[in-house]
This record gives sequence, C-alpha cells and structure tokens, in this order.
Amino acid sequence: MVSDQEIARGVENLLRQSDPSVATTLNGVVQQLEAKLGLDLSHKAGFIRDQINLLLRPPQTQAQPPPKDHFNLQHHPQFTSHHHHPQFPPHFALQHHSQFPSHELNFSEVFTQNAATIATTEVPKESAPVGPKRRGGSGGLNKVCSVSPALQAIVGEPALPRTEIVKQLWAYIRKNSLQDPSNKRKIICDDALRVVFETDCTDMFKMNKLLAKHITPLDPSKESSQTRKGKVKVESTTEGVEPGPKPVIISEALAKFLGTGGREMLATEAENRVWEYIKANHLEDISSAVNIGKDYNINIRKLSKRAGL
DNA sequence: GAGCCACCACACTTAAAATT
DNA sequence: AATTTTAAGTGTGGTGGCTC
Repeated sequence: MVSDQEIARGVENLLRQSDPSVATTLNGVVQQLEAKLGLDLSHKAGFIRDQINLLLRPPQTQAQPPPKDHFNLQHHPQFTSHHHHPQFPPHFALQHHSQFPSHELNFSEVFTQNAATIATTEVPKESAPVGPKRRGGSGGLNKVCSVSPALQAIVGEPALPRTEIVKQLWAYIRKNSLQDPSNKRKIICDDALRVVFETDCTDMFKMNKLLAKHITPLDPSKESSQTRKGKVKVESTTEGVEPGPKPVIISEALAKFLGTGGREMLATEAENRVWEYIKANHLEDISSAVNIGKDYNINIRKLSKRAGL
C-alpha cells in the first residue's frame, strides 16, 4: 500500500529526473510511477495530476519544496542562526523538525505552507471568499489522529489523517472484496473489520460514525468542537468566580516555540510574543498568520486589529 | 472593539437521481 | 450520453453577524 506522500515524492523525483518535455502526459507519468513502485496507480491519476500541476506551476506561484528550516524562510538576517532575535531563544528563529509525529506537525506544516505563500508577495491578495476553495491543510479532517490497535491492523499505521484512514479502509475493503455485490454501499465485515465495527455488516454512510470510536486526537489537550461548545456553556455557568487574566497551560510546542521554561503563562503574554515574532518576521499577511495563530488558539485577526494592521 | 456563536467548507467513499 | 449532485458521518478552521 502506498501513501499519497510517497506518490507525491515519486512524482517529484520523476519530474526532476526525467526531461520535462518527455513527461507531458498524465498517463506517461502514471505509467512510469507504476513501473517504479510496482503498483497499480490508475485510481490515483487525479492526485498525480494535481501533484504535476503543483510542481510545474510557474515559479512565482510554485509551491516551494518542503523547507527544512521553516523559521528561516524569509531570509531575514536577524533570524539566521547567527542573528536571532535577542528576545527569543535560538530555536525561535531556527527550528528544525525532521519528522512530525505529534501536534508539532501542525505548526511546522502550516508555517511551511504559509511561509511559501508569504514569500510570493507579488501575488495579489485576495479576499478570502473570492479565492479558490480551501483544500488540504493540516487541520480539520487532515489533522493526524492516532489509530486504535484494531483499526491499525487494517490501515497499517498508528497515526493518520482521517481522510487517509478512510482511503486505506476502502483500499482494504476492495482488496478483500468486502462490498456487497448487490449493493456496493454495503460492507460485509471480515474478522478484522468486525473487531473495528462490532457488526457483521455496515454501510459506507455509517462507516465514519463507527470509525470515530477508533480515531483519537494526538493532542488530548485539544477538545472537539462539540466539547468546546459544551465547555463554553459550562464555564458561563461558573464564571465570575475569579475575575482578571488567568494563566493558561500552553502546549508543549508553544512552550518550546516561545522558549519558556514552564507551560503556564498568561494568554495575552503568549499572544504578544507570537505577535512580536510575526512582526519581526514580516508575516503581516493576516490570512496566513491567522492559520498559525489558530494552531495555538490565538486570534491573530483580532490581534492585528489591536496592532493597527 | 471584543467575544460569542452559527454556518459552511474541507476529504473520502458509492450509486442513484437529477441535470445538462 | 455525459456530467453533476446528493446522500451520511467525522472534527477543525474560516468567516460573518450579532450582542455587549
């Protein structure tokens, strides 16, 4: 079984290695990739086409190759390893993630993606509703979640985005011919699926509901939207006990990012320090900065208003 | 202006129904 | 005939409207 990441890497390598004029057809690329990976990738043609488009885009809009040092993208001399901001620890200017096994993934990915966007300053800014539909991203349904052992036996990975889990699950279903021939929406569970779904037969619509029991966020401190909504109500019933700013527990990633010793600090302090970084790095492209702030539950949009941007 | 809240989009699947 | 939409379900992010 091959992941989208591997396919994307394969496409990139293929385009790098071969004469671009040769790889002019989608089928050609798919075939070369199939030969290379020894797999049938016909069902991945759409994804491969997207990757090709991404890689062959004109330079001013082309996505940057995944940078290693995501805090060094702006090439601001003050954020090189020699000249980092005195207020921040060295890694604040230059942080390296070789792999992203946890919630750190989000920040790194988002920062990488946004930095690429910010770097292309010639691209006219568009108001959000006019722009293309949002696709991909590291949050939402693409957030990496941990997989229960039962489900892991099927998808083969301990942690995957929900979308990837569904994909792998369908691959497993097709591979083992577990669809009801008379109604392909119905799934006949084999032993492994029976452990996961706790039923002999289910359908594709109920599948996600059943899957939810086996998918948990990697960062347990982040609550589901419904839980959060519920919590707001709970808090509203008990609020007023302690007026004034209260220290909050920040994530490990944010503590590391800010270089604080502990994980407890005022939310406003955390916001201010992140904002200082944004300004120092000339990241005032709010549409991009918002994503970064979201990862830390910080409302950059409102911060920007406060900062007069 | 700040905070809260509701709504929508996002990916993924198959097949039937609706539309072009 | 070909294409598009719709159906269910998941959690998070983006946005706009409303209230204080």
